[in-house]
Amino acid sequence: MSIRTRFAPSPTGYMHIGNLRTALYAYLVARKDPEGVYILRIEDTDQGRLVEGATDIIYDTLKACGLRHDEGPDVGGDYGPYVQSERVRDGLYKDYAHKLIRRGGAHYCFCDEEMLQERRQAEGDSFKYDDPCKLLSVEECEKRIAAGEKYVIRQTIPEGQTSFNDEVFGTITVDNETLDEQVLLKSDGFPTYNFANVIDDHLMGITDVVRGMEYLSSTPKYNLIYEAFGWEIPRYIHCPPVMKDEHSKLSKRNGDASFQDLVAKGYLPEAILNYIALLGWAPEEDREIYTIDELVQAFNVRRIGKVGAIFDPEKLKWLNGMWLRAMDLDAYTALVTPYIDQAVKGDFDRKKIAAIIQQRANTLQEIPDMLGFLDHFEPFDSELYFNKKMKTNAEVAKEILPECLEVLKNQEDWSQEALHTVLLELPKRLEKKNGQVLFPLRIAITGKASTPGGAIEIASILGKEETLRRLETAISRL
RNA sequence: GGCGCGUUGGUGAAGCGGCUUAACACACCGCCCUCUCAAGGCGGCAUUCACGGGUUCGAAUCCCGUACGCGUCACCA
Repeated sequence: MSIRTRFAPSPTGYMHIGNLRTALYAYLVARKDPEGVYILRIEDTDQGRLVEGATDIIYDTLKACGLRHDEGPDVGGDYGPYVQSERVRDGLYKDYAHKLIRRGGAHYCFCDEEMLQERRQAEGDSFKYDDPCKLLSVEECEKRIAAGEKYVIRQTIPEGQTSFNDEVFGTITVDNETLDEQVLLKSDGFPTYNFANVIDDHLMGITDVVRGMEYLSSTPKYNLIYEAFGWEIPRYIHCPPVMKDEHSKLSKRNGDASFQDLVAKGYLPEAILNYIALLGWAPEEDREIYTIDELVQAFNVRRIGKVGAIFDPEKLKWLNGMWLRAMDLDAYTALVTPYIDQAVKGDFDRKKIAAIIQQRANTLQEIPDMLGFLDHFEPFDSELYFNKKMKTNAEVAKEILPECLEVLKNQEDWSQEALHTVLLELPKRLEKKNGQVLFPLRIAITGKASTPGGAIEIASILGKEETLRRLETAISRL
């Protein structure tokens, strides 16, 4: 039987990093099987928490990440509908809840919600509801329902122990006494998450349930439902959370970056995905850079850790830089041109600019700050010419710069290669070190202590006219 | 509080009883390369695996306890 996994988010806002990682792992598990199927299901049974546009964010994010789903609300499939609220409308959960009652896995409950709240409050953390309604006969319950009484359907927990295997955590056993007789069908006729999730996973043929480890404690209850229906229990892969620090996980409430925030800050989706894959999972080989297809090959649920991993923005930055640097120059140029344009209005060759920043920028956002000197050439302190290692200072500059000007004036070919040739002859002729010529020249035409790229690269970008203008200006100020 | 799960450097982590005087990567610190800044190269950075017992000729690796952390105990998902 081929593997079927699902990503089942609630459309409640932004796509969070932890969520996205769960989506990724579920995708990888499915794709590992050539016949595997990856499903998107929207869990919107909590009508109160729905957020406008949230579903689109989910689609957009999955698309941007290359996590293509085979079945889902937007692409269809044989197991639809893929939106829970539509399934509610079909009466599906209600039918199954009643079926479960007949199979002894659930019972009607007429207890007052407020009374329960009060008791919970009064008895504190140790409160566990022993529902008297489960003693009621089905006939009596149906009579009361027919008379218009409000009811919910609660799970009936049998005596004994429940044990299950998790691919990450191993075998887990609990006493059924510790399990709560949770509500399955609310009085408004909607299923609770716990119920809808189980029904849908089964009906959609999910073989491998990939989800956060916050569900680990409720899994025995889910399994009891599977068993009551006589259904096959899926394989479980519970993933530890992605943490902000050692105490709390990444969340919007903490103001932590969402996927779209990171993209806006200039991170590549590929790099983000690559990074989060490594949070809580370690490949067998000693390697860090993976495309999504390579992750599919390398992935193995047995190497998922049991401990929450702290999200390290620094390492993401580094990884993003690696991805950026590995890009083809034309593609990179197309990608960064909008960022270059933010800082540079002048008519300089974008591709040449892209080439010098590609080796230096780790995020796209930092690009504009690196390029201010291209449009702006301001008077600067001649102290800038001083560099101990280069053995240069204003005096050296005074001697060297006119020589540079002379050479450059007569230079027609302004390509980097040509400039390189001609400018490296100069120190040889003057019996200087390369740095004693090129360092002052770079300072003279940029006015900055540090720049992305050296004198030759920058002169080539500035062009002959602008380079000579700046050089003459700099000489006159010495 | 009950139950469940976990604990290897600042961070991600490898490790599955001897090959470990604990890989690798980020960060950090040096040096090299170099026209600055990056990138790249080289080297340094846990005598120690939360703590305490035990098992064993031998333990980060197995067992028990303690501490700490996280999760869960909703008509939320």
